[in-house]
Amino acid sequence: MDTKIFCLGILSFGDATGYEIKKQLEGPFRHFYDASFGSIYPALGKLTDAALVERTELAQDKRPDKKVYSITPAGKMALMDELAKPISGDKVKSDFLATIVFSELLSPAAIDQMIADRLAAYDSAITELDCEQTMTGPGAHFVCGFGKALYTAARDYLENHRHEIVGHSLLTKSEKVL
Amino acid sequence: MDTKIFCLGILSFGDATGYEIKKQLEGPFRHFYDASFGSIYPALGKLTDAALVERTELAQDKRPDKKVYSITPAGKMALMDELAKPISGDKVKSDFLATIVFSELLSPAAIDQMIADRLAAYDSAITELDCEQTMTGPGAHFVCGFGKALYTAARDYLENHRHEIVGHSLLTKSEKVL
DNA sequence: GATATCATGTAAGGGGTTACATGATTGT
DNA sequence: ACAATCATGTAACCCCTTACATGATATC
Repeated sequence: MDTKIFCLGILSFGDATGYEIKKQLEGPFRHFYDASFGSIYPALGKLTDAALVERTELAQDKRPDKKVYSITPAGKMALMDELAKPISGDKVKSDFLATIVFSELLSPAAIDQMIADRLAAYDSAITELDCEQTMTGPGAHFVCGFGKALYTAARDYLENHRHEIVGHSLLTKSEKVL
Repeated sequence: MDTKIFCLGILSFGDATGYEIKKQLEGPFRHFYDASFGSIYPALGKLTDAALVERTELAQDKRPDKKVYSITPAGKMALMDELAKPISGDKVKSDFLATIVFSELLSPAAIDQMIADRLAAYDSAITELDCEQTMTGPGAHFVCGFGKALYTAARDYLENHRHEIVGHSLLTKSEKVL
């Protein structure tokens, strides 16, 4: 699922500008999907060319024109077709876990710091996902709960198993590795 | 962390060929990091150019020459520098969660199928991560346990909350959406 | 006879990010 | 004064994936 489809999905909930779509991606959604202006605006352009969305320009006082996008019937069909396809597995890229695999090369202090940072990050993610907010639809509610459950599990695991990675630094055995 | 650093990390455990590095990525690691030959071989080329790894060519009978890479002291330093940097947050791209957000556009049958597929995927991931295998070092052991904990939490959440997303399909209310 | 394993690599193309360019308004 | 919010867009670049190209050996 690329930015085009994601925009189509957001627009299926109601009309929005590119700027507003980006804002939606800054809420809880950003934990499992992200996109920058550099991909959103071109995506909306292509969707317009393909007549999957329609653009209405609203002139504004002392601001650039607002371009409000609406999904077209053809766009809704394209979205439904896409959603019906078999779903590809999640793509995760975790520099944190990679760093842990190679953590023998880190000082115990650096490892402790990394773990502390992570625990704090999990806590703030959990707080952020506590969303009885203006979340669009039951799907969004489920997704927030899902995210919270995962971050909580991650937090717990890290707290209960941190001892496995601290105390294995090769740097404790000899100051100089090289 | 890109493929170059990841290769450097793998090579810090011992010499390996590009082919062997790829194989490591097919085990439990692939749940949080992935790379194809199309990125591994060029990465090894650049690392060699930068003298961060050394290449030894081994002629083989009736097989292409094997190219065994070893990390150099400079490579080890580059790796350590990289690992010491503040770690960027995980990047997750979940088509599954995105689909759930937009699941009102799916038929109840399609939603059920999606959930069943997911539960099966979680189960096989959990089995796969059950690794007292030849995992390199304590870090890898931690990471496997971490992955297992997350997939288990995901599985449990999905099973306990699936009712929240089934039964909201707009398609149950009217056959034709358009 | 087909598929998997071993083993390397390249080229085209895809999809994205970052940084830049512009500019008024509102809040600290 | 300075930063943030609103609002759009482009261009350069990055990194990766997919598919291709090659080819022997072993297994089903």
